[in-house]
Amino acid sequence: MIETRLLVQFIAVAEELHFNRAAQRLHMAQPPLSQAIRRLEQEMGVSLFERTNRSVSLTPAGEDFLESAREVLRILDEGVDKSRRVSQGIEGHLTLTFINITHYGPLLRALRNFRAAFPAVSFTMNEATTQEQVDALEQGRADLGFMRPPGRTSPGLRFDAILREPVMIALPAEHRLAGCESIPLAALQCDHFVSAPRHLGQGFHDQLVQLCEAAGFTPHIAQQARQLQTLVALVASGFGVALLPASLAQEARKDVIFRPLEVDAPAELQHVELLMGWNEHSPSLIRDKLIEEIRNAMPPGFD
Amino acid sequence: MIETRLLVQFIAVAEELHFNRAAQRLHMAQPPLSQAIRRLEQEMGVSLFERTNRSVSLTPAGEDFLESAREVLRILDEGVDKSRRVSQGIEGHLTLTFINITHYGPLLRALRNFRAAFPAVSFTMNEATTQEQVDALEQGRADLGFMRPPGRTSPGLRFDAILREPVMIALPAEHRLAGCESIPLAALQCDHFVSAPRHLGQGFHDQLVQLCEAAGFTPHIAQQARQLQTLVALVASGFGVALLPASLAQEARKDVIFRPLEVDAPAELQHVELLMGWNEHSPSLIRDKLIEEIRNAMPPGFD
DNA sequence: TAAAAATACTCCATAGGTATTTTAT
DNA sequence: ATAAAATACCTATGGAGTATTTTTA
Repeated sequence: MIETRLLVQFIAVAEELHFNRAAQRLHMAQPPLSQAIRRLEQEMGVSLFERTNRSVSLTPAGEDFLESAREVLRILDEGVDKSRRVSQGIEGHLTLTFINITHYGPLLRALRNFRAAFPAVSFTMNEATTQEQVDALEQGRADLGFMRPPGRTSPGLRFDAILREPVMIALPAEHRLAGCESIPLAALQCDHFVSAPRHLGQGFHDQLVQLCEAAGFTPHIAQQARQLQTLVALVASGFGVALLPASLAQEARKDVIFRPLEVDAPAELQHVELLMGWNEHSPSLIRDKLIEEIRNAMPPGFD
Repeated sequence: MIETRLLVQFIAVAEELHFNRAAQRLHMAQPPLSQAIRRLEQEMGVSLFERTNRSVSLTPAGEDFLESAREVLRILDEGVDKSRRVSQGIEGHLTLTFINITHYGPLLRALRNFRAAFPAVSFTMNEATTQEQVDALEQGRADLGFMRPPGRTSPGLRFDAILREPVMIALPAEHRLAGCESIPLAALQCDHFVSAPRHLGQGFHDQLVQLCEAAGFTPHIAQQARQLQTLVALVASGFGVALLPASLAQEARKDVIFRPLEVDAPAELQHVELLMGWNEHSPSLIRDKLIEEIRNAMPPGFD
């Protein structure tokens, strides 16, 4: 393999066309420079210079290699500089993953601020389930994920709550209790429920079961669906009722109504959180800066 | 300056994410590899790997530099390969210069053949006077030039005649001798002549003077012009008569007629040559191959 | 306790220096 | 005779090896 030192020496001789001057420029003596160029030519198997004892000139192959050598050093320099900027958090790339939650203002505001502050940082955004995000963070395929509380996690993953919203009851518009301001959960003990499948590990299923048990009954799960939006659609179609995060009420549709929940259960069971998660074993300065930006954008009471 | 050896070592560790395996792959021991990576990190001022004693992973800056390192080695390899091909005459570039002579078949044929045989060789073609071409060849700005016999030349330049054409007399259509099949030069001793300026060194001027002296008179130069086409125009406008290469008669215009010359002078004085010239101090395999191709395309009698 | 990287030291290969010769102008 | 590159030989830096220690999972 040709060392960069040889390239620097070659460029000096090619530019000076004079071994003595080139050696001066390189702060070295002429004989070792002659030897170095000879080594280079031998290793390449190419005659780079046409030498008489009175003058030095580049062969066409040397002329050609001069461009390559300059290019190599240029790319190396730029690569080192860029790597430095990345290590300083000035430049870089972040892969973010999201569950399908689109309307959360403080998060979007934080992202906008971050882009303004770090214009040289690029983003990849992927939608994914909570469990997919946990896997991606573990395997280093993602830098920061926005998800529901994960069932199983792994050491090294860190989470911060960035949104806490109440669980509400979603009813078909024609439901017998649709007229009530708020609904005692016990009143639904004979209703069918729709829910997320347990193996998706979003915790929603468990939370539903625990809330119903606090209300004194075991829910009858009529149908499961992976996407929360799909659950809303199932409620609309009359498959049953559902317990869902309040934010889904914002996508107002006339055939589904959301009502507050009345149940004697711990506050944390009656709320659902949006978390941001990352892998502290994958150090990333810019990711940490983005986390900081998001924390600053949060309403008071989140930390 | 970061040596390529360090890049190779860095890439090995980055790919294996394991100092021992990387060292095996590099056929070296683990401790010097650890030291080398540490040196690299120090020189760059960047932490490239996140090490625990149990695992190694790339930092974002390391991830980024991995791409640069691969790119550097790739360009270096390609550069060496390309330079080898250039030295073997498979690939390359030729800068050709021409005087304004467009209608010479064998030359164009040779160029076509050459392009077919060496498709990886690119060309730059520049029109230039004979003297400009001589300068360009001396300074290495051109590889091969097609020109008239130069006045002053320089050591290292080599020339080969590729075309020999008779000198003819160009007369305005209304000239008193326009009716003659051929014209004794002595008959023009009272006419005005137009000619190329002597300092352009194309030898034309000297040739004109010598021919006239062979015919027993000294020509009266009425007007000089740099371009032979301009001389034809001057003849057409009645500024005088001219001695010109026969090939100019091909650009037939009705207001100028060309007539053979009758004079008792050596044959070489009565002909003008097209030469190809090159600098033998600038070695170029592909140029030599093109010269060979052109010689092969010449009609018999040129060598 | 075991696996893996870091540390400490030793050694030698080779890049570079000095003195000299060769060569072409 | 001189300028410039090549050759010969020497020196010493630093890259690589071996033995050992440290660390943490």
